[in-house]
Amino acid sequence: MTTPILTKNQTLVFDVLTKAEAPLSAYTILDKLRDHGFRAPLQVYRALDKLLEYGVVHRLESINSFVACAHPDENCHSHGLVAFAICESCGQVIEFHDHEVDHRLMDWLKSQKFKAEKSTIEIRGHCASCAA
Amino acid sequence: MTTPILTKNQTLVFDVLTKAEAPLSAYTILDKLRDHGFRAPLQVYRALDKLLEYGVVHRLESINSFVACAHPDENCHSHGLVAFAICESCGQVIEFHDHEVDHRLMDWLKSQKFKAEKSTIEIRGHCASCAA
DNA sequence: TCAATTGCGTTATGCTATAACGTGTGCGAT
DNA sequence: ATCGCACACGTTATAGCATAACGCAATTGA
Ligand SMILES: [Zn+2]
Ligand SMILES: [Zn+2]
Ligand SMILES: [Zn+2]
Ligand SMILES: [Zn+2]
Repeated sequence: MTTPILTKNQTLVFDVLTKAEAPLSAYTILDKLRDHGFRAPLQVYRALDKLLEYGVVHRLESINSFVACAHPDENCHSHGLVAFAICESCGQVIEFHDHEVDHRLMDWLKSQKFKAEKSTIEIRGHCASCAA
Repeated sequence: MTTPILTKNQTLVFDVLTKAEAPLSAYTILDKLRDHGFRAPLQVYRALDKLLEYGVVHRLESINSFVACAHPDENCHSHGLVAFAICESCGQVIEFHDHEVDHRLMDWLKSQKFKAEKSTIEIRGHCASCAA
């Protein structure tokens, strides 16, 4: 899927996420955009829904936050799982893909006749800089 | 770690989860326990915190719900990741462990000098019975 | 021009989780 | 024995995350 032109609100939200150095919650995004006319959570959530649909933003389920995709060009997401390492100290997120993990998980799911649709792989811990 | 004797509230919450056929949210558990004297969310959350600590209950981050451990005897959780396949139609959860996935992920994290502490692997989709 | 679609703004509401306070009980150390 | 401590518990209030429902405006395409 090729990403359509973003609307004004989508662009604002996407820019905030792109400039952020850590994942942001929807309400944090809202606060950062009040000067640009944002008044209500729905304005953020509606933009996020589209950005998620286009695959340019990821949702981190374990911390209720959102992050810009680190690999927007490789359209890796269409044929593989995405995994995240999240530093609980500095917030930094490393996004990565591993086909071997994919295949292993998919094989297992197939053996259970389970039809996978969405996946969440998130590891929380401490990054190299923050580890004691 | 061996599981201590459960307190009254912990037992009530654990029993509800054990009898449930699908993951339950904390507030759903609260409703099911009102007849037993539960009045406030904290009573549920405090019991859940302990049950999670003892490893007899798992939290499903992607659906904000809790489920009893499917393998309470094999103390597999101490040395390996846990993964879940969650049916979005009937709610059934399949809990599984795969050392190859573990090792692959851990190797990658190690190569990044990332110190893993907690992991979330959840696949949503449709189980064999519910797939069209 | 008309209908359908999509984005947008607003208000209200619902769901999820924790803070902060106080009570009571069991149990080991003095 | 009683003091101190840890822990479970109960309650009220609050914080944080997400969506329902309404109406309007701009766009598109027949
Ligand atoms: Zn990505
Ligand atoms: Zn860090
Ligand atoms: Zn388990
Ligand atoms: Zn099912």
